[in-house]
Amino acid sequence: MSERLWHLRRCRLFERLSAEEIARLESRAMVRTFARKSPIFLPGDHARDVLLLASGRAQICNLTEDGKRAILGFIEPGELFGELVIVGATTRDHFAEAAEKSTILLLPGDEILNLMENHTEVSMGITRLIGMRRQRIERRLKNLLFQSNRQRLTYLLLELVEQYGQTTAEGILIKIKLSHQDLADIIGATRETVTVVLGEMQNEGLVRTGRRKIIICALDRLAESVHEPPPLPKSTPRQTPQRMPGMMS
Amino acid sequence: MSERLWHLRRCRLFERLSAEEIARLESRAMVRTFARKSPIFLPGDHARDVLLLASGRAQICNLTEDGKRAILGFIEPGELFGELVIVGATTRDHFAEAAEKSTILLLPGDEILNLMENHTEVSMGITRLIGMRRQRIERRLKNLLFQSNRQRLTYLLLELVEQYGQTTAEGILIKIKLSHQDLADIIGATRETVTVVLGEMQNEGLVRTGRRKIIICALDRLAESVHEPPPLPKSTPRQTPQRMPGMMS
DNA sequence: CGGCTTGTGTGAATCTTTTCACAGACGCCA
DNA sequence: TGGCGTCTGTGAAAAGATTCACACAAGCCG
Repeated sequence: MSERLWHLRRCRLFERLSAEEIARLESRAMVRTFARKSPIFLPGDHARDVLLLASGRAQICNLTEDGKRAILGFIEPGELFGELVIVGATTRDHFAEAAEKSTILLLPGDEILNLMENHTEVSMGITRLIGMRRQRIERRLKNLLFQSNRQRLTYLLLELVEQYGQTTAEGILIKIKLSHQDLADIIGATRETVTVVLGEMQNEGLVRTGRRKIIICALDRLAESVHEPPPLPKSTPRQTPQRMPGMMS
Repeated sequence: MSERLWHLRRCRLFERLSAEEIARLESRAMVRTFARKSPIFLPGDHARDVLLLASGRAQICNLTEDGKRAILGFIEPGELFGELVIVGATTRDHFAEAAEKSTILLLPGDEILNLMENHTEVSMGITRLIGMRRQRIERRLKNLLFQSNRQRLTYLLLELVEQYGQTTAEGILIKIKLSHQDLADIIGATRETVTVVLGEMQNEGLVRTGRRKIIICALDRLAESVHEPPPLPKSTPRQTPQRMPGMMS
């Protein structure tokens, strides 16, 4: 079985396609691999394909005129991105880069559109994807407006717990390596500020940090400090009752 | 003809429904009117309906714990909002309020879902709606991260020109009444800061301002100052040719 | 018309954040 | 194992925003 087909089959969105439909999609798909830190697409690029991350990790960023980088989100294996071509975006808004060595499937947008016309569940899946990401980005926006850097960082940590948190003996480990610079790029602050705020939090016993490592020791107190109910680590129990083995480990 | 039906017919999204489909939708729709400044829904409310603004204007806001208000966007007549129930949101994230006396149609989410299953164009229309709003919010996020208040305000003005700009003898008039406080609530700044920045811009001949009125005098220079190409005023040509008399003198 | 509410203009004091300039520490890999 | 690039920690000075406290102007409505 071709590599392309294998990756397509792993994507829940396409699981109910007929054999010939998936064959057709496969025949029009392309696989590409990207080294760590290499660009996947650039703002202004002509956009025709929807991308499916097969392995690795990708980041969606924005580059400001003066060379700063704002991280808008991460893409994990099995996730689609660049999906806004479906709603008519003909050019990329963002900068996508491989955070690690990644392999990616390029799926022609028109093909996806076809599938959407014939398969309600594909259509709804895509819509839901776009909608969920919108919710996430709206939440982020609200957590940045009017908030101090300390608060922003707190919200970010809570969000990371939800997405990447893993409960361990020492507390909740955030299973994604992020430097202070990365954190700063997400909340729109400077690296130094992140360093001192994390330091404060550490002194207060809220977190423990190491080189590109964060452990939340007191989730409840952290959440309280911004009047939020503490998120469930490793939550977002995907609404599907049965779980695909091996997806999103 | 019932008021409900009349409003539904005006909405492009539904124009290709059959007579009985639209009758059915109508029979399950409700009309409500809201006074200026009254809440349409609150964060945490149980969400079941998609809303269609028939007339007036609505704002989507976020209230912070300490009582501040962040404006996420405006809804104009003919636009749907609260549409995220379609992707499974069972509770409202935001606070929606009538910026002016408004009348609104409540459309049950399950009904819309039904239509989406049977009508590709409804499905795609909704998806596109959600996607366009996501693009807008992402653009906003990037224009806020790392930017000074002056830059944020500049981006906001450019955005307003695009959405509400009308070319006049004196320059480009922004056809929506916003106080300095409103502007501040959009960019996440204080009222005073907005006042002084607008004052500076006025001194530099970029804009002229009056009470809840803004005219852009030098769009090109304004756009240059943040390295953006100037937007076309009065773009997104509203598909409704007829306008209610007496609105927004 | 007079009184009231809402919106705008301004300045001084204060707080937060950035900027800049280093120092040391950790890890990877040759 | 040593070396070097990436990360993290820190402090002083400067820039940028907020806060607070008013003054005044413009519309609205009785």
